[in-house]
Amino acid sequence: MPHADPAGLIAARGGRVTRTRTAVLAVLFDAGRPISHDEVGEALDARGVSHDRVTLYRTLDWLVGHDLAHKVAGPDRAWRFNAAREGGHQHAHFQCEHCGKVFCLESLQPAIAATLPSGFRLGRAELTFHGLCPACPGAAASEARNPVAP
Amino acid sequence: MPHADPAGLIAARGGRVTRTRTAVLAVLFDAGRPISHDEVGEALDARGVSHDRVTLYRTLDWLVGHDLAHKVAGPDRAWRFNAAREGGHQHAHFQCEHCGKVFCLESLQPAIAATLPSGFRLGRAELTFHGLCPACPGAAASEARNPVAP
DNA sequence: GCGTTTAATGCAACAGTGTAGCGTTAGCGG
DNA sequence: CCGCTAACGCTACACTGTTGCATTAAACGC
Repeated sequence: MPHADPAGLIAARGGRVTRTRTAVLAVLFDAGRPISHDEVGEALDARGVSHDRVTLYRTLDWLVGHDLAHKVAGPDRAWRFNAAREGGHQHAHFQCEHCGKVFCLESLQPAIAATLPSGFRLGRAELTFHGLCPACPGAAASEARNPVAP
Repeated sequence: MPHADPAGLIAARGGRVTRTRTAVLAVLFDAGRPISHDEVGEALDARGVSHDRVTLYRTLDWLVGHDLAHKVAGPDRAWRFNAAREGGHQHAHFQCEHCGKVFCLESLQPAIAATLPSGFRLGRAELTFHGLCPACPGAAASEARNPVAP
């Protein structure tokens, strides 16, 4: 089975199985990476599913609130959403500085041997890499400025 | 010497030394942590420095463009700015989920033994922790949900 | 299948963050 | 002091995300 069925997951959370919800969740599953509200809208258009901007926000929030999706801050001031995976959200992200897309790096299990200063209580760690994705041009100019970090 | 002098740094970059620029840079130095555009504005008010909203954006962008400040995405969809330190930006951040403040964890030198998939070209890595800062109440509820990440 | 309940939708209007255009001001060099 | 132009500050705008409310339709009982 490629992906869990959206309708079943939604029903299992006690929510009504609506056209928008199932379509949005299916879009998130298919995307496989965090996508913006706008990209979800385009994908819905492509599938011929009508959608209101506000309803889309509410649908995405509902999915997040019911642990079916995650919400991550993007490079521009827009949220990105991706389908939740069982076993938490333990992977790093890669943000392309050229096209703005965000990729999940599932394979990456960085050894973060970090000890927080006293007083800070850790909820969750987020590791994000910035650079250029395989699909984007070399753009030596923007690359030369920051040789490499840690 | 507590902090480098803003006017000198600005002049060294070939920029005009104006009231707003020096004041903004001084504010960033004093803050010691990434602060929002709005917080900068309040600090300017407190110092009796008049400021226009747009000018503030442009000033901050100028500072970022001339390596005098860094720009990091905040939990809400607003940028945070902090004064640049020599030797790059090699530290992690901590975002409080309660008060929204962002702290720099200078002492933290996480061992990120990460190997990116082929095709991805790394520019810079960003490690952010989310949780509760020392100043915020325990709020056991919001803490219990996510035991700990990586 | 039909009606009832109410969650979910869709519309309109709004709030906050960030940007573009442009005339005016003031920093710097002569 | 004068001129040039970077920087300012004002207006207007674009985009992301939110709130309120009337309408629609999913689930449930009959």
